Amino acid sequence: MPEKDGRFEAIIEKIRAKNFKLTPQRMAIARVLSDGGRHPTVEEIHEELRDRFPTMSLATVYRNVLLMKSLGEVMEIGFADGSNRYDGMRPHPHPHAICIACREILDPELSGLEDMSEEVARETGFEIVSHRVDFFGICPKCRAKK
Amino acid sequence: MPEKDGRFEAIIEKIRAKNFKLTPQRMAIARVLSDGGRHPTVEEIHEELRDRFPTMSLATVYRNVLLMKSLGEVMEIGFADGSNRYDGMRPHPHPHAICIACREILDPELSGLEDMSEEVARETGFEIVSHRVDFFGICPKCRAKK
DNA sequence: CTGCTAATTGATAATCGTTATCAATAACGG
DNA sequence: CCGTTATTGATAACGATTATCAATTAGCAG
Repeated sequence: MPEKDGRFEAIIEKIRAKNFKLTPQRMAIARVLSDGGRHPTVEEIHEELRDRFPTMSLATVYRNVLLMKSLGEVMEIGFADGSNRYDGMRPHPHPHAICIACREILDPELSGLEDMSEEVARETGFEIVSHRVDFFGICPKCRAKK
Repeated sequence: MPEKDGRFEAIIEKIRAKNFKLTPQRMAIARVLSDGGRHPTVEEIHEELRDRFPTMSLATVYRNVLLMKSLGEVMEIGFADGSNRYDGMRPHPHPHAICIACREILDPELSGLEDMSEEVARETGFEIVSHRVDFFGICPKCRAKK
């Protein structure tokens, strides 16, 4: 169960601090979400936990993802086609590289986003509070398949 | 009816070139979408044309937006909450500044996106084909209201 | 201008992801 | 161990979008 840094512990601690209860389902969902590098859908989380929680409802996954999102411990990566994905490893906005073939999502380290944000603020007069930066393309694996 | 450059004409020409028929509804939708600076929803387009086409179905708006999107003449700006918006003025990816209070969308001119795209390609090995860059914040008007 | 044919329209049902509802269950403090 | 209250599971409701289908109409040939 490879969670990096203490993301799982951080999520659990936040839940405890806000006096929400620690159910086995909730903890299992937190563990999947804190599992590094993944960006699972709600369906995938549900599927992944089916073995251990055969009766767990899809609604429970939705509810807990929403809870952790509202606690600021999970970030939603929403798409217009409804294929929303979730990230409990890095709950703050960061750029993505998304393969349009296999839907894999990487988190590249990118410089210059701060500058760009300031440039937008200067030009528009907006007070920027967040951003969403996605680059779409073909990953090396899918390019090899062509 | 302030359409800039020849966006309306370009959309109509593309439709004609692909042997789709030019119905009054289709042309009216193209005109709204080519109206500069706006980023209307399907509902807003439907509402806006209610006076001139009282019987026009919402399905017709959806169908024609989809058609123009597939012809590459209209760009979709999709959000996870389902509030999708459309832009017939600039059918190619470009950054947005989005007010989280009034939902206004501006199109700032931004430098450095090319470089950033190359940086992603270098770091991930992806072949980047498109992007989506949104900055969320509070516009000057809404900040004044606080 | 007239009539033909296939695309388009309008009305509405179906779909899909997500949220709400509610009775049954379980966490947690006493 | 008990009681209170949040949480769960099952399912209905919801909203945006898409599919369906009969009626209409654009575009074209004569």
